Amino acid sequence: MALATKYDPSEVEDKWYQYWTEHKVFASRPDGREPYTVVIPPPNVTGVLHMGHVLNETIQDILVRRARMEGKNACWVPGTDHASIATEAKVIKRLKEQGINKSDLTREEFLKHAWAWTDEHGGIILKQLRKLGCSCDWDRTAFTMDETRSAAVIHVFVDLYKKGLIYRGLRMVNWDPERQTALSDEEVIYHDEHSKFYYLKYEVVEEPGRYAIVATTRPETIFGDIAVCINPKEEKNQWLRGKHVRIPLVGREIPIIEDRYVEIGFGTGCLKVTPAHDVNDYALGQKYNLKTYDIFTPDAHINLDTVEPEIKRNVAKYHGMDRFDCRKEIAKDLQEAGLMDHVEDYDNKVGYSERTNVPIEPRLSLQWFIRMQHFADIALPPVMDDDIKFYPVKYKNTYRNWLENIKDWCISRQLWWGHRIPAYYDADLLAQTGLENYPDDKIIVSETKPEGNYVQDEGALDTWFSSWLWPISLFDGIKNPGNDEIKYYYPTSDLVTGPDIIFFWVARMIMAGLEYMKDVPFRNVYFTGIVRDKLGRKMSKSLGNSPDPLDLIAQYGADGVRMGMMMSAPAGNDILFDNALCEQGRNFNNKIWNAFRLVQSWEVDKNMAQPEAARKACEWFEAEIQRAGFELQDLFSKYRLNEALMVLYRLFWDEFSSWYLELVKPAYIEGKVQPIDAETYGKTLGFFETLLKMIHPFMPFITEELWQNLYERKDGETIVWQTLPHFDEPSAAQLNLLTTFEHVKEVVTGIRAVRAQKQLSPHKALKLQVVGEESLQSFEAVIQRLANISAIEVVKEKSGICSTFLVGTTEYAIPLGDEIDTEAELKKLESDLKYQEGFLASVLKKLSNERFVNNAPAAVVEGERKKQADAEAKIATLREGIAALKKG
RNA sequence: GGACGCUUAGCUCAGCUGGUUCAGAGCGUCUGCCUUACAAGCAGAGGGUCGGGGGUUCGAAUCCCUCAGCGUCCA
Repeated sequence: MALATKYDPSEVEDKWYQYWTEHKVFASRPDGREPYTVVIPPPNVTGVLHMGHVLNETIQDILVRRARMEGKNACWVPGTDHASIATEAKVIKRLKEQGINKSDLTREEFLKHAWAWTDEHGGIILKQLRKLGCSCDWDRTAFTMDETRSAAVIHVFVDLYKKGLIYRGLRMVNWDPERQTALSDEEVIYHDEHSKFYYLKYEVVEEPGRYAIVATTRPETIFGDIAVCINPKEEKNQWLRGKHVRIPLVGREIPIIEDRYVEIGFGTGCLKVTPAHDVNDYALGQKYNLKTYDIFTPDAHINLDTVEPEIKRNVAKYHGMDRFDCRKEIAKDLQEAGLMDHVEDYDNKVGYSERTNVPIEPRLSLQWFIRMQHFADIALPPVMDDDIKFYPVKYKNTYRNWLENIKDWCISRQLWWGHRIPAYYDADLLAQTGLENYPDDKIIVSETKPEGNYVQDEGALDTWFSSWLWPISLFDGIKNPGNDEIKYYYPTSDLVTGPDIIFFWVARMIMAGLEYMKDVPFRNVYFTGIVRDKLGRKMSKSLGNSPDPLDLIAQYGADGVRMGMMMSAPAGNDILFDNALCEQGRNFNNKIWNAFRLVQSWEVDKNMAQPEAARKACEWFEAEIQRAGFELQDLFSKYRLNEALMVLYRLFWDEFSSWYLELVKPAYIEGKVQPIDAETYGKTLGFFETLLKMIHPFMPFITEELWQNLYERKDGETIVWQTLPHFDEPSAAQLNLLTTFEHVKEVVTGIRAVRAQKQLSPHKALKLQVVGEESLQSFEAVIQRLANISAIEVVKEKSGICSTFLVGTTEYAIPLGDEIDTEAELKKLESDLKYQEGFLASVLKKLSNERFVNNAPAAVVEGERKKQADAEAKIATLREGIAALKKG
């Protein structure tokens, strides 16, 4: 068949993915083989494929395909995550577009809309993964809110509650005023911000006309002030001890309290205390038993219904104002009332909601928490002891640091989309006490709704509370412990994820694994870097610097994109993505394609004897594959996938295409391609097949296409199921052969360089003289074939005017007669000589140093002596050459 | 403020326990080639003294100290 000179992935990739799907080649069932399990970090149902996914999923696919080809029972389980906050936001937005407010709907009505949205969008990203070539067992596709996963979540909540590891409590939490829900500490992102320090004047009640100056970044919270705190050791504020001050504008009289917490020398030393709106103030409030005024609504507008009626009258104009509008207004009013001492610029950190990107409001609220100390205790040792290995290893530190400073995990969210908390309250009792005062011992926590008049807790669970069970719940190991699947697939092998979710997810999976399976959830964690653009900027929608992966795939093919992504992606390092990398991937595909075109064009002559050059080539390339295969095993064991890819790139391009194929390629004589002998042809197909198998995990599509065409294949056969041979370390004889061949290449390169310098056509056959002894005798055929040399002769002295070069200490000469440019040749030799003399001098300097000779290991000294001898030999040769040229 | 990491060719990165597999790779650059597998290609070439300074050592990109710059995580 005539094949196009350019490889077109679009014709190939969809065809083979469909074939794989039809034949269910990625399906896995427990059997007698060694399992290799990977669970996908479930992408959000709201998500569409972005470059981060491409990186992450490509790495997983490479690992999974490689394991499968090593004969393991590879199982990659796909799925998605319900992403409570993000999904709820999307659904609310869509409803709004339809003119519906969430508040107009019942919980049940809202959930119907949410499921509809999920059914519509939830599968998009999984379809896109197929485009990338991901070899997931699609029959296992799971969702964090499907039946099995939900049952596991509810079961675990009940179980932990019964173990006393889950409790309900009124705490200062991170409140997202946009979505109006609590968040965990991990969902808050801190940004540096240029803000202002406002210096407010609090008049001292006992000394009218004198003021305590209080510095704050949040003047809008003065309605909730309940005290001003000074450090008892701070001299300048001694005069305030035991006195009272009046909150400016507000008028409430509040006491001066004293606590060492206030940092001496920072600001004015007077700290306003607003226990309902600041974590540290809350602690002070607890310590001194202070009253709290919660002056914000859930959406962070000023609410003065909670303060004293007479105070409210004073400041009624602020009621209902947005927190930031109020800040401006208060600042202005203070200024006008002469109660603002001054304002300074100030840089501080402000917490933002990870999901909605609005500033977090610390808020006192009743939530459910997990006692984390227990989990930290069980989850630390396996990582420290390397039962779980992190790549790169530096994340062990990060992990330890977090676990050693663990705080309780707020798991309840004021959302509807998610797993509803299985806590039930007696309706009558609840009506009497209200939620906050409802007695804990009357709460029923149960997997099923209790009989009678009970109402269920309104909250939903943090999405990560379901994700942390993922490696277990995917195999139904929570509700159905000890089943065949969980016994076979757990613990999983490798987890591939970003370091940004090391706490959110990785650490918590380890906790859940140890709690429920008494074993770690995975053996290795590969942390990817962040995909940035080539200028090092994070890819973001607002910058518009993130290419759409599907466009890239259309342009370069999935194989090309995968390779582009993997070219520069050492574990944990950020990757600076550039389309040029995909282009390189595409070019590599094209190279493989054309090598195939060459090989399949050959005609075999069964009676033809194998030429010597081809015989040598086969012997050498076999060793070359062995070396690369062995190296690959080592690199995979260290998760150095980009280096593994580079090994393959060079193996195929440089060694196989540029050297091997050029060597065995039949000659072209008088307008006709000559046939190839059967021996060489068979070997070449075998090499090609091995190379395809080695490359397959990185570039699944083209390798399948060519593997299918290399030999006759039956329907249902696939490269996916082929096993890679295990490569032993190359033998001494092979290493020796490889080294020798490198010398051969140097000779060939030397001859080609002479051609290039002298502008000699590659078609013009040249003679080669070896001066002195020939150490590459058995490779003469190879050299002749590759460098178009008509004859090689070993001579005592080279004849006449030659162009010469050195390989090792052997001099090679190409007699050129009058074609030589003596001047240029002299110049080259003289510069070589200068270099060698300098080198020799440095070696001699070392050797004349007694301390070196006495202290360095014998082998090193011996090495230096060898260098000396070699350099001297080369210098002698060069000098002769120069003399000969000058004479001629 | 605390912890960790990074700084090697124009770019992206390898260089483990200090000594020719120690200065490497890929890309890019330059020169010549449309040589019937491939111009998405072939052949050849140039390019860094390893962030600055100091120290240990016979010997340092590699170990130690220090300064500078960058980055990440935590407060």
